[in-house]
Amino acid sequence: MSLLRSSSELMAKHMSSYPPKRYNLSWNLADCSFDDVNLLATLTCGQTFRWRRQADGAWLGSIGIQAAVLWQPEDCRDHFFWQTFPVENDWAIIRDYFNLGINLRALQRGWHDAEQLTADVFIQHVGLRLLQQPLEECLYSFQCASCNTVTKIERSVEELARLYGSPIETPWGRVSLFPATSSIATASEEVLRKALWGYRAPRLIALAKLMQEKGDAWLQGLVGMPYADAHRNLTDLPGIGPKLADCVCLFCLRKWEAIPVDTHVLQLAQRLWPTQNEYRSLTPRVYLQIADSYRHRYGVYAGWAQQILFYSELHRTRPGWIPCQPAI
DNA sequence: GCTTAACCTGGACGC
DNA sequence: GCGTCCAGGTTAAGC
Repeated sequence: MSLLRSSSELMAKHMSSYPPKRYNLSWNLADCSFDDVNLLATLTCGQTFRWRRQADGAWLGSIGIQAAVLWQPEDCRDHFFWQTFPVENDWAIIRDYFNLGINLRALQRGWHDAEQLTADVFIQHVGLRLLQQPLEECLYSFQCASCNTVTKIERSVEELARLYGSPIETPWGRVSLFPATSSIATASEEVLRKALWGYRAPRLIALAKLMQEKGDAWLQGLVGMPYADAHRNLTDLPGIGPKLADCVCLFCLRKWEAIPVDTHVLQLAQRLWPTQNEYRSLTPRVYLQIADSYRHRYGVYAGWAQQILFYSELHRTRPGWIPCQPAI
């Protein structure tokens, strides 16, 4: 259970680690004493691409039609500070975005008991939470992930927002909201190709045009569907395969059993559980077997566990890797 | 049902 | 400085 607090008493409690001052900005405090939140791990684990850490440690980004700034003291996992723009103090958007109703500590105790091999990973990356992202942003952003690197995905998505998104002013500077479907549908393929989207540019525009035809209700309808139905509807879209469909299911549709199987997740499963077959390539059958191996071990919230393991694997295979470079 | 090639491009790496 | 390889996938053709 996480609580919104803004009382002077709580502020005073945390004065030793008070966030940076900016003009007349008034911070709010999210006190999560009963659970864990790790902003660094949560915002850089590969589930979202547009949060940037500023020189003073504040995270600047957007959630839907709001810009937001977040700040958390070093090595602190029980509270963070936040503010939203242009509508200030929008607690609901922060609470929902971080899924603060999910008791992560309880989940981690369950995973610890279920699979001793990975118990240390969950302790090491405590507080990595899955986000509930806006549907359109998640759907279009992950179209860029095909045969790409995390660094380039971040730059590509940022360019898309800068070119076609609405700007919001904050004390840290301008933040571009993620573009609406209508803006992407009418975007220039040539411009997008130069904005690092390459051969993915026509796919992105085609998908946006199709989503315009289907209407907002179609996408929102996925929220109420069971995981299998939502996944099947998504893979029927052009340019959306099983992996991207699972990303959308997990990162914005709250289908916690979804397991996006990529090369890292495949290698991790083969290393952790060597009894698994030595797969040569990620065929649909192998994809399902690997995903089921995670679901079998970690249960209905397997997607949360998988993302923490994925984050750990990124750090293991890329020592010194620093995602989300600070803005200059 | 599996394998393979094509699709872009920037960064890492070896020389 | 230059060449080569690789990266969070999807799709279609060939077997």
